[in-house]
Parts: sequence; C-alpha cells; structure tokens
Amino acid sequence: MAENVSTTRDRFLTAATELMRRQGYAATSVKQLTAAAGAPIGSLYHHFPEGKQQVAAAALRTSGAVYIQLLPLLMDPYDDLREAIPAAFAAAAEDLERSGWMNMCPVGTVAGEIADSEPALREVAAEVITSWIDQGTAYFVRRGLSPEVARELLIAMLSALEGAFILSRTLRSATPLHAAGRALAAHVDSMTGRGSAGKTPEPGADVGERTR
Amino acid sequence: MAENVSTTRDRFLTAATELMRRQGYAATSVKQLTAAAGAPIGSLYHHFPEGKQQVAAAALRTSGAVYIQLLPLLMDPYDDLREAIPAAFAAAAEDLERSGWMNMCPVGTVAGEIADSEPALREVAAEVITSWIDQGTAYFVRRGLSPEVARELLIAMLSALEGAFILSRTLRSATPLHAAGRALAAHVDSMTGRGSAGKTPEPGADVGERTR
DNA sequence: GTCTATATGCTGATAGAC
DNA sequence: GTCTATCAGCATATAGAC
Repeated sequence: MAENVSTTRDRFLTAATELMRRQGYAATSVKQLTAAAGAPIGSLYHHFPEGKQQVAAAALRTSGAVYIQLLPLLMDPYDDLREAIPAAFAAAAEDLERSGWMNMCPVGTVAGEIADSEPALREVAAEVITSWIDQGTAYFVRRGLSPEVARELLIAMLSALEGAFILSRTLRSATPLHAAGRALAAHVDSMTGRGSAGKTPEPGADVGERTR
Repeated sequence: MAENVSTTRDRFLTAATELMRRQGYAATSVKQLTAAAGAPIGSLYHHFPEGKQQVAAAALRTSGAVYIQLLPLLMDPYDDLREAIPAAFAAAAEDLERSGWMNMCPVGTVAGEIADSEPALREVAAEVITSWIDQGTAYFVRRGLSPEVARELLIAMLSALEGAFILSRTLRSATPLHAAGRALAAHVDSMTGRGSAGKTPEPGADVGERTR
C-alpha cells in the first residue's frame, strides 16, 4: 500500500510550487522546473502534456488544498476567534520571516500576476480560492458564527492575508501581517456585536519598527 | 512653459504601468513596451540605458506617486472615516469591474511577483510603499487620528486593499473589496474606542453573489 | 517512463547610421 | 534623440532512441 516516497510527478509539483511562490509564474522557466525536480525535460512533457501551464495548474490545486488546512490547524488552539485570528496572522508572519521573506502563498503570488493574461490559470486560481472560501466558511460556522458572518469574515481575512503578505515581503517587516490580523479581529468583534472595550488589540504595538 | 503633450519617455512610463498592472513584470517584454509606446527599441535604451528594469522602476515610482493621491481624493467627501473607508474600497471595486477586472494596482501586482527575484525592483517597491505609509499616515492624522492609530490603520488598509484586489480580480467579483472595506471600518471603530452598535456595516450585504 | 537532441521563435541588449 | 539591423542566449515544445 505504501507508494514511492516521491514520484517524479510529485517532484514537479513541489518544484513548481516553490518556484512560483518566489518568482511567480511567468518568471519560472521549464528549465528551472526540470532542474529543481531533478528530471529531464521530456519527463515533464510526459507527465504534463500541456506543458508549463498544466504543471502550474496542478501545483496551484495541490498547494491550495494544503494551505486551507492551516486554518483549523492554527486556530483550533484558541477558544476565542478574537485571539485565534491575530495568532494565525502572527504565525504567517513568523514563517515568512524565517524563510528569508520568501514563503508567500503561491496562489496569491500567481493569481495577482496572471489574472488578466492566462485565462486558464486564472480559472484554476478562482476555483482554489472559491474552495478556500467554502471550507473556511464552514470552519467558522463550526466555531459558532452564522453562515453570513462566517463568509464575510473569511473573505475579508483572505484578502487581508494575501495583501499583508505582499507588503510584509516587500518591506521585509512583519508589521503589515500583524496589523492585518488586528484589523480582522476587530471585524469579528463588530459583527458578533461585541464592543471594542477592554480587549481592544493595542494599536501601534509593533508599528514603531521602520523598514528602511 | 507648456511642454509637449507627451514625451517619448512618458509614453514608455505609461506603457510600462499599464502592461505591468495587467501582466506583471516578468511577462512584460521589451518588445511589448516599445509597441505600446509607439517607439523603436533603440529609443527605449536611449531614455533608459539600464533597460527593462529601469523602465519598470521609474514606472513604479511615477504611478505610486499618483496612486496615493487617490486617498484624500476619495475620502475627503466623507466627514466620518467609518464611511470614507468603505466608500474608497467601493470606488476601487467599481474601477476594477469597469476595466474588465484588469485595473489592479501596478505596485501590488509587481511587488508580489518580484520580491524575491529582482532585488533592485523590490527596493523601489519598498520605497513606494513606505512613502504611501508616510503620506497616508499624515492624512489620517490630519483627519484627527493619533499618529500611532493612523499608521496602524493605514498599513492594515493597504494590506487589505492589495489583497482584495487580487481576490476580486481573480474571482471577478466585487465582494472581496467590499468585505475588506467593512473590515477596515470596524478596525477604525475599535481603535477610536467607538462600539459596534448601531452603525455596524451589514455583513453579508453582498456576499450572496457567488462567483462560479 | 526516462532521457537526449533538436527545432523554432522570442528574449533583452547593442552598434551604429541618420 | 530616432530608428534599423543584428547579436547571442534562452524560451517552450517536440521527436524519437532507449
């Protein structure tokens, strides 16, 4: 029942994910892909007859499915969503910084770049994001939010996360990810009818650190 | 004192901005640049001896300076920031949709793509974003926020805006931009000590529209 | 399924006439 | 400052031996 540890096809997918999250789709060449996967070019076209686009699409789907699992993984430890959300953003910030500011989300990186120039890939990215929204909404509902509030929150959270990734990576500062996490916690508060007194996240807690 | 309506150099900058906001940096070729600017290739290297990178850098600086001016332009009409912020996001959504889902921010598009592969351009993008933060913070201070709160808000707002651009453009739906705007309004509330009662933006107002 | 050799076109960039 | 001709190299993709 145990398969090979890593098939050639899987290595292509991993290589594509890693290269695309750093450079995007256009800048990632087939040659780089084969070098990173340790396989010759003919092998790529054997497993993915439609070439680079097909590898990218498959990599987006695979890594997208993995990514959404992080949501419960990071947030389950916290009883209160107002704590869980900033904690998830902080975890993303830590991972990004630890990776030397490269580990952005491959889906976000590619989606921003190809939405108007690679229709097939844009559709795949849209599918992945839609599935994130559905699964994430279901998770928030399980945590007690109404479907409408859950969906609203999740969409705003994904938006803030992807944008904060861009800012944090470009500025090489964790501040945007932290600020985005606090903003989303406030949104949860406002929609669940809780006031802002008391547990208000401290603004400016880490905004003193300048980038340049 | 009146200069030419449009110098060759300016046409290169405009072409670079428009092409990069749609396709990103890597996918934009020098040939496309010259075709869009209506000038031969030698002309590009006359004005920008360092080539494609230099055009892109100059285009990011120029368009970045224009972009931040939209902040007061869109928000001045509203007395209350809690109304001004969602209105600004709604305006961005309308522009994006009207352009056939292409008109994303060129700085965000490029920054996401090159942060780990084009060090020189990443630095330029970081400069532009830093200047946005400084100018935007100053604007919010003028509107009555404390410097710390203003800065926190602006960083979160930029993050949410860039990320919501990506989601909206990919999904071809204005929902993410609207949801992000509401989240930021909630953040303003929470930081200025106002509760969430009464003026809470209605969650789910437009989240019913599905993309696929 | 793996791998090499190769085809065709486009890439960013340069030289130099005008 | 404008424009053409051209370079060397890399792009994606294919054919076909093993």
